[in-house]
Amino acid sequence: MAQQKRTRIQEKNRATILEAALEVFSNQGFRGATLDQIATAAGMSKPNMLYYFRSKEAMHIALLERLLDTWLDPLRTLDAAGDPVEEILGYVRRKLDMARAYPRESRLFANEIVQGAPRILTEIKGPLKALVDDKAALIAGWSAQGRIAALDAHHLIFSIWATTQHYADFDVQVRGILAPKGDAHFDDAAEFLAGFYRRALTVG
Amino acid sequence: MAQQKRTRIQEKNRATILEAALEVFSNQGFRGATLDQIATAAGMSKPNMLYYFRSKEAMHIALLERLLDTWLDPLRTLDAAGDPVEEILGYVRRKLDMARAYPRESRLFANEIVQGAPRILTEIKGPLKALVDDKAALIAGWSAQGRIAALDAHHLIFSIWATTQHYADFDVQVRGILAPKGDAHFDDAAEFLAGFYRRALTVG
Amino acid sequence: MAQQKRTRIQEKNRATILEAALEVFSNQGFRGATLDQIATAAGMSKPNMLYYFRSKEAMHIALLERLLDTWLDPLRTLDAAGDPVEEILGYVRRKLDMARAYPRESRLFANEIVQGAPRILTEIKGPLKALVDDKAALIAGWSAQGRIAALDAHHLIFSIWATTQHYADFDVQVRGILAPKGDAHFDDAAEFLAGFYRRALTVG
Amino acid sequence: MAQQKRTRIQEKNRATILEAALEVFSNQGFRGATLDQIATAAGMSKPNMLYYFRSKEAMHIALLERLLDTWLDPLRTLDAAGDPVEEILGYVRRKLDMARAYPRESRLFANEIVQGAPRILTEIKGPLKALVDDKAALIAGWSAQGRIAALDAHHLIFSIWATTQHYADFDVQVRGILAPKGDAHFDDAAEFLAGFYRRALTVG
DNA sequence: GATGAATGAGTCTTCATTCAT
DNA sequence: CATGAATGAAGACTCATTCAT
Repeated sequence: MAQQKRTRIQEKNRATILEAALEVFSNQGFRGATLDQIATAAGMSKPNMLYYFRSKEAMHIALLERLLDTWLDPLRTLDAAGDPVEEILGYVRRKLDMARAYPRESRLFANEIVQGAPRILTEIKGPLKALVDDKAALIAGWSAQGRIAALDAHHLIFSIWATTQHYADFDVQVRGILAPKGDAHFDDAAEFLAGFYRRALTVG
Repeated sequence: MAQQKRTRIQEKNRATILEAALEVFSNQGFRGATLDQIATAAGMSKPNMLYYFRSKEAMHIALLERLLDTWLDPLRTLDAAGDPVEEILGYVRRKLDMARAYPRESRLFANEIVQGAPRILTEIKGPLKALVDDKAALIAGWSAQGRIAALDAHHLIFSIWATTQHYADFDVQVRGILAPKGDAHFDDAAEFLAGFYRRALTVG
Repeated sequence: MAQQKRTRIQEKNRATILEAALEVFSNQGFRGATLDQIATAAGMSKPNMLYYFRSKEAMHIALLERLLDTWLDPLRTLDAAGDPVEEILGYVRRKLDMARAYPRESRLFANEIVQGAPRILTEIKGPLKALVDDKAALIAGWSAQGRIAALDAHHLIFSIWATTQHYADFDVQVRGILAPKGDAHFDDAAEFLAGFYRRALTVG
Repeated sequence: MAQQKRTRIQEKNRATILEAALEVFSNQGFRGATLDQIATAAGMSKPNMLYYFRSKEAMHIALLERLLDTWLDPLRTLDAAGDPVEEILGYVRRKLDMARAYPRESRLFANEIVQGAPRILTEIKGPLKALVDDKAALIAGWSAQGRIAALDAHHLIFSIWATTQHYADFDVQVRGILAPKGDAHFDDAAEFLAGFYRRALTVG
């Protein structure tokens, strides 16, 4: 992976393009997005954009690579030394915060997975699975020790992903139903999830 | 909107087309799908297909309309007269069964919502919201009566949608992480969700 | 090689396109030719043209396949039972006649070979080599029997190809040098080559 | 055309570029070649390359001009004072030697002529024709004097060009047919052509 | 009802060339 | 001299839709 040296202009332009691409890809999906839209959003000519990324797909891949790196950070910080319930609740909160702060990234990811993950299946089956298996083992240990309720650790993680990312991925639906409330629903969601997971995890 | 009478052959062909369109749209998204793919999947010529549906969008809309009708059935059956916890657990189960039986429908819906629901926002803000508000009121009542834990009914419903549809929408990710298990993960999920929601709902 | 059945219109349009493509490819080479030029020459819209041939390359390949089939006919008719010198002179004449009648085909072929034959190297190393080896063996036999001069049969065949196709491939040069003569130079060439090969072949 | 004085570094860079351009043009043709390929081959940036040659076409023209100058040298040395047959055989050999030593130049020329010689038609009709006419007159004189066989001198020259350049221009075809022989075929060709032309020229 | 044929409007990508430093 | 950055113009190919039968 010999990374070429890049000038400051290059770094800036690449960042501008990725920002624009994220905006468009996350809303339209890969096929729905056009280079014209991205170029306009980036304030750049199409050929110049392709000077920085050789193809539409190259942009998409760059986005996904950058994403996976940071997307899993909340899970990585799950600490074996902490209190089990608080650790998991903390993970839920961090994950929800990310959904709130980076909804476009979440939708980019969702778009990709829903359509079969053609570009990141390898990453999923490799590093992602490894990390999940690792943390699931930790949670399963807590469960076996009776420090949290008896449950399937993998499916617990899935549930956390599902319930938190839902607020980013299905945003329009959530807003449509909760209207005319504003962004406050994220705080309500945080409160709901906190109580919800606390009860579900705590040993009766 | 004068609904034309349709012959049996017409009904059959429309059904064949919608089946093919569902297959393609759910995998590729609206923009990613091509009429060629759908026509091939339907074993029909493109112009003939367009004789039954005037445009690509008409197919999509037909699919979404049909979908919303049935997609909410599990929620409708939530019974005010039943036992609150069992009613909600039953809803979770029925929703998961639907995700298992109709993953393409779920993904079609997910694709549409993730991309801003351009074609069904009206439905969401109208009939869907009405039904959800209605059932949320029922659940909120149970909660206020202390028959289930204190929680936000709307967000409870969101969580049920999220955790169950996740197994359809994020199927490849779930399989990638749980590999090499087969379809058994749906049973595991059912068990997990049952215990999970029971604990989360039951009043301490 | 399941050949699809084609309607009369298809056959006609395919022929029209190939005729136009031959004209353009033989003059500009593969890379130099544009679909616009070919479409214009064929009196057809570009997309409609691509309805008949999926790509620019498909046209080129179709031309080359058709070409190789007929291009070697003159060599095939070399008859073991005939008089050696007359047989070879007959071959020279037929080859020159082809260069005169089908200069575009000759140039198409020349363009391809000069640029490394990326699309027909397989054909050259296979069927073409087989035929040449076969006929070279026949000629070598005549040579060994003293019925024609002692010479290398393969190189004799090369010389015949070179001297005859030269009048098609290097046409502009030939005309530029012989100007202001008209097409008469083909007759002069025929006479020259006849005498030339007769002397070169006849056993002193 | 005021010829600018050039520094040593300029001369060297121009030479490097032309060498790279020759490599690329001779393999891909003018349209098929890209400045990127040439710049890469020359180990130089594209704009810097264009500093030395204002355009792609300028490189091509420079190559062709340089080429024509040397390409005809073998013909120029045809000596009226020598023995006719030996003079012509010597010319054949020198021409074949050039095809062997400079195949890229030969293919560059072939590419240009096959495609109608748009850039050097003038040269062909001018200096080239003049030289050929001159030498053809010499050969015609020998022929008229009975010192070589009766033949058309212009077409004799064409035949020599054709048979010798064939080994450069149609190299892949020759190798494909003679495989798996190596470069030895050039020696075989030399021997064949020597015997061939000697018999064809010698007066019975 | 059904289909072969046709096309206008894109859509990604390439490329020779110019600009700015 | 040298190069990173930028682009207008073109080019191959796609696709939803329409036409004609």
